Amino acid sequence: MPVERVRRRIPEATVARLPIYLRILGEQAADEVECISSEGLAELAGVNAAKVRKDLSYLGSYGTRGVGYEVAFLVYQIRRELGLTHDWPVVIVGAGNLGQALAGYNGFGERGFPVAGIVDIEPAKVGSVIGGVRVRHIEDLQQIVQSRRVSIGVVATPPAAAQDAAERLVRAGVTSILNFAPVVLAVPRGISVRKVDLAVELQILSYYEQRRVGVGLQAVGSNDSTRGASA
Amino acid sequence: MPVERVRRRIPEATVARLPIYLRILGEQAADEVECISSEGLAELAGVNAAKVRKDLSYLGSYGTRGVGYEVAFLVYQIRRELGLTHDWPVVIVGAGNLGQALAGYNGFGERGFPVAGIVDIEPAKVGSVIGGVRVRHIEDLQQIVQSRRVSIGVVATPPAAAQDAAERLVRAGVTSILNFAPVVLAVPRGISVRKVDLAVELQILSYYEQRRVGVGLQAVGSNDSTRGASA
DNA sequence: CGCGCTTTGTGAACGTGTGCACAACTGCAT
DNA sequence: ATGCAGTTGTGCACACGTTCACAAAGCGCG
Repeated sequence: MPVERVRRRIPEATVARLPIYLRILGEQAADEVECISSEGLAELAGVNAAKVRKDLSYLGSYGTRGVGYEVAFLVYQIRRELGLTHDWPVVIVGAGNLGQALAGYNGFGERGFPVAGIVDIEPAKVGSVIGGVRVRHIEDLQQIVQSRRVSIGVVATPPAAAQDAAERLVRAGVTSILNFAPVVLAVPRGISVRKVDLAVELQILSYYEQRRVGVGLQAVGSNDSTRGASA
Repeated sequence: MPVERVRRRIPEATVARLPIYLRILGEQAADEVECISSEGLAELAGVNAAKVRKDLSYLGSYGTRGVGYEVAFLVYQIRRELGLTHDWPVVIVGAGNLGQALAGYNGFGERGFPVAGIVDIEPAKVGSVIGGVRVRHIEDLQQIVQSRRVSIGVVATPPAAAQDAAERLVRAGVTSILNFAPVVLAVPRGISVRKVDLAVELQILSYYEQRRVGVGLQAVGSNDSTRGASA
């Protein structure tokens, strides 16, 4: 019988940092660095060394005391844990400004998230080719999701259309959504949603910028990325 | 003499939610809703009602027991607290795919963050007009920042150029940076940095997507936006 | 005017995340 | 072999964030 692997639950905060470690380790590997200490990785990631060790300990005891972590092995383990051993095709809803930029951004495909399709509700936008992908009508969404086995959808529509886009994605079979529209999406239980809201980011900066006046410089936390995926 | 307002420190997690409340309250005001309960606001924001009350209590006791919060007044108070009583012009570094999309996105200006300028290091890109703003050479950065009193910079360069872009922004006098490049920026103490990394977001979704298989659906936290601005 | 309904504001308990400090362990030099 | 310098893995204490639960307080009606 197969060894039933007990899936350790990894804290959300750690999950959010693993991709950072992964990118840095990839760069180190490209520079032919074979081994790295928690201290070294911490410096490059801009975090505390103890945090790095604790984060990595959730994956298992993959370091060597007195030496550090083998870069290539760690890359493999993190990729496995994040589910990056295979590609995750994504579908983009909304071929406006942002949707086009996303589709044209090669970084997606390079990092394992090829754009399986981009759709828009506006017939005028259908047919043009962005980043090698032809814009199709939103009615084709289901067909794209099912034929290409897409489980991640990107909402890049105007705010008013975002909820509808999300519902269409869910109906088509998508189970994770990355939402760029400044809207709180209502989704069924079990669907993961992460939000990227540029205006919110700027407003947060504004808060600290405003406080700066007359208060002097203060530390205001580190640059982690702790944001839950709702379900 | 002026009443010396003691600046209460607002928790980071709350600061990250205030912009959400603000947007929802604005929508409610547009719908001519005059009063809203913590329950109602919580539902629209997708959070717990107690959290809404605690968050708002950091601003002061602006609710009326038995009634709720006056929408217009709350909008005013949140805007004041976030420093949104005046515009914050931003400068974008990098006129590539993303930089152009950002410059062309009207949402920035509408929400109080007009694009004061966009610069690129590539002379070939200089001169074209995006979203009504002419692309200028990066050498003009300091002049733009100082003449337009810019304190927020946006890094939209390729990863290899991001650290240089950040250093130029800091030298030019910018004190807050919104970084879209997949790089950990090193900045002097006192400079706030927030990062938006699309690949990281997708990788986090990938993690939960992968876990989904065979484990069944599970709740994995709410969709808050707790990410510190480093200093 | 007082009573009951509603909703706020917050103390307290709980849960999550962080960072220190150190024992356990590795590898190397002698 | 033995010792030493280096680094991991983790127990523990503390800080931060969330949620519950309820007293305090406003509102409207009879």
